[in-house]
Amino acid sequence: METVERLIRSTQELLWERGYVGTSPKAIQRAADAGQGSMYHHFSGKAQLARAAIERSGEELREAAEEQFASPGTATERITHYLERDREVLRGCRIGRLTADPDVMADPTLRAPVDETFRWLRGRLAEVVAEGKRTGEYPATIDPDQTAATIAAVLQGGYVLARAANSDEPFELAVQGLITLLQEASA
Amino acid sequence: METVERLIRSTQELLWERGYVGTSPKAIQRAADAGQGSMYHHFSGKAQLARAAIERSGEELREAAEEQFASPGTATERITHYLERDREVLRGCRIGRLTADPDVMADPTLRAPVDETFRWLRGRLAEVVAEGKRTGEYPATIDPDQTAATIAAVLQGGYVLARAANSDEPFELAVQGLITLLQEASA
DNA sequence: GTCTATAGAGTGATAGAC
DNA sequence: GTCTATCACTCTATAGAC
Repeated sequence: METVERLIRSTQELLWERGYVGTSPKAIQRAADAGQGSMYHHFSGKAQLARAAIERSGEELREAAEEQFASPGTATERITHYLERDREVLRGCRIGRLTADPDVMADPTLRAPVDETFRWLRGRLAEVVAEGKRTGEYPATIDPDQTAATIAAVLQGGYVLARAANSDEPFELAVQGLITLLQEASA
Repeated sequence: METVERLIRSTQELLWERGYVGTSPKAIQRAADAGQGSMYHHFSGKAQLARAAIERSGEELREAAEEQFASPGTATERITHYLERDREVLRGCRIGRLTADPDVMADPTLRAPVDETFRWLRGRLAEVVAEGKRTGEYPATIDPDQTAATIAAVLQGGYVLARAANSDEPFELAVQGLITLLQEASA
């Protein structure tokens, strides 16, 4: 693998695990097996490399999610599929994690890909919910934008509860609780 | 205010804003208007001071939540009250934020108060939901532990979405979406 | 493209005077 | 209890040789 690629992937991993503030250029170089000069030759510094890594992680998140959204089935089935997909729960969300990082939130070029990723996710979920309304799965009282935000929030919050408990259990509980509520709404 | 108290409160603020990794003893001393020697006289170091600050924040969270849970009204009313309480959405949750901090999660004495706080919160919410089942507000299909986790997750995830968007809106959407689902379940 | 040397600032703590 | 001095280390680069 080329150096640039190794640098980006190592940065993705470190941002996931330790966040932006907790990730040093030196740690990235070690993980990517690249020298100091090499890293600064390809990137202007930590921020630009982080930006590339965050954008990459955002793309990967969208691809993985779209796989469930575009699959056949009713709206509830596709949402349930998405919610129940295999996840590394205790590692949390690579993108959501960054919202806790003050330096990421303070830098518009770093926050932008985070913002775009969740905007896309909520929009896509809203489309699926809207389809469910058209097919009569969900009653008129269900608002697609609200429900989409609720679904995305349960996942992000589920990660938080799981990490606090050092167990997948609260995540699974939260997801199943949401699925039940969605079923009750469509019943 | 005494020095110890100023140190704890300043640490609470800094942990909320910058997390554990992003908070230095020096920054705490500056915020608390305390000297180096003073801080190390009262606390063994950053970790012990953080522990005191996290425990304090956990107590405050429980007190604030209990105010809504113990108020009169139906289960749905009390849950709605809790969800719609005034919050500093863009600052996020003081406790939930710490789950993104690898050094907090790795240290059992720092993770413990985070764990306990969310365990209490989910347990208390589950009690309210269980009451709602007894009074016939919720059908038998609703599981208190699952629903409690879902409610806590929507708040924690709502903060994440709000910070990503740099706007309260996604938080409000997620909360209203959950309230609608709870109403549909009880209808 | 990659290497090593250097640098100024900050980190987290200890020591001992007052 | 609080102060200043000091320390070994890390952080995030920059400079210039190869």
